[in-house]
Amino acid sequence: MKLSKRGEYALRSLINLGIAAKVGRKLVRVTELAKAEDLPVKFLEQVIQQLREAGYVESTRGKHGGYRLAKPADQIAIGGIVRLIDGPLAPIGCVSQTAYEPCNCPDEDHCGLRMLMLDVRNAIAAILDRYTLADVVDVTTRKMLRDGLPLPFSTPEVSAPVRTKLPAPKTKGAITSPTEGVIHQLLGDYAI
Amino acid sequence: MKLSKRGEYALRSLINLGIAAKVGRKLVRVTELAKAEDLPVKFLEQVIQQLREAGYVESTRGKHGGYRLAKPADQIAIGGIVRLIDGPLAPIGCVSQTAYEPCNCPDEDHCGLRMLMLDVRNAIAAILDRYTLADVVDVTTRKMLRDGLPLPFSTPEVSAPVRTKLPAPKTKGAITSPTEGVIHQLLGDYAI
DNA sequence: CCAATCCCTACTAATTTAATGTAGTTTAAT
DNA sequence: ATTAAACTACATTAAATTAGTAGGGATTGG
Repeated sequence: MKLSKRGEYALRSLINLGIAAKVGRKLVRVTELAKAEDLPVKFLEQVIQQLREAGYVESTRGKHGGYRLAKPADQIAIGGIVRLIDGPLAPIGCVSQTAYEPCNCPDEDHCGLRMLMLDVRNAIAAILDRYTLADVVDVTTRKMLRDGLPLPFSTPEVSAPVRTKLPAPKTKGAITSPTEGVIHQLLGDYAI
Repeated sequence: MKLSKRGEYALRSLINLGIAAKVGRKLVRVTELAKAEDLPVKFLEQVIQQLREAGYVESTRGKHGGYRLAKPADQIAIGGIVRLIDGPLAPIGCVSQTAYEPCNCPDEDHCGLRMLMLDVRNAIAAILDRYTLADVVDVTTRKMLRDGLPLPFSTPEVSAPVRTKLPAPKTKGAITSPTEGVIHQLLGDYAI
């Protein structure tokens, strides 16, 4: 049930790029992304390259180059990222919705393991396919601002500490109930 | 987010041992377990050995020996089996309840990835720690009986086709809501 | 030009996975 | 007691995956 380091690094970097976008930062260098989370630079380059090929990020080359999100963070579902890097969410191929593979059990329709793992798969997908990068970025920045911490990737020479706007309740249409998790609660609780 | 073959084989075998117990079968040989799901015998032996060391199954050695569950199926939580074979349920060490490990992120309290993965971890655990082997066995045998299929590991020479009793609604106390999954629905629906 | 930066390919060391192989030990049945 | 079926233990291995490292090449700004 594990997320690989590649997957972890990809998500951390995209979250940071999301924060950067929110803060008005145009481009972020790989070395900055690596430093922010203490990741091996050359390895991270590969991961981000993969994200670029998949259309999650765009790059500007040459001096003063760097990366940015290729689309708005609220159009990037977490599930897609995880699937790209780590493969299907399903614990077992015969319950995958995006990469089904038959298992070697004699009768899938009467396989208890399959039914159980289908539940697990759906529980995971209910979270990762519902939440977007914007949700995770929101929760992160909100918590940091509450605790008086500076947001990373701010460009102090460009503008004031950037009061990220925290606008009208962005409850994009009453979430149906992602099992009432931490993220869900924090997104709902504007007094945090 | 994957279940290893070891884990899969362990679960398949335990489910089969649960069916065997229900059907009145005293012992099941490894070769039978392997044949039932078409698994490599010698590899399965190792897996079952691990289950024995952990107290999930007991063995009788020698001629006419074999394996049986070491305790009632309703006292075996699926989560424990998965943890034994495949390690923590959590996708990332810093959200594991049973095997916490700090991650290398600069500040766990403000880590969006961590909050997200905590939700995922809890969603998985809500299923795997709530359901027992008995639940999975129940669902499996019920479906098979409904479709007129014979239960495996019946001992035809001992008794009649064994009408497994399907007793009083075994709703061991109104399940709180494991996300309304397949298993949950099938356990609730006695007309299946 | 030159330095910073992204881009690309290859390589590798360690670990995990999924077995297979060989050689026992134990026990029930004859 | 013998024997055969079954479990037990330990060693080995081949392939895949993981988590990097290394070394440039291409592109752009100054």
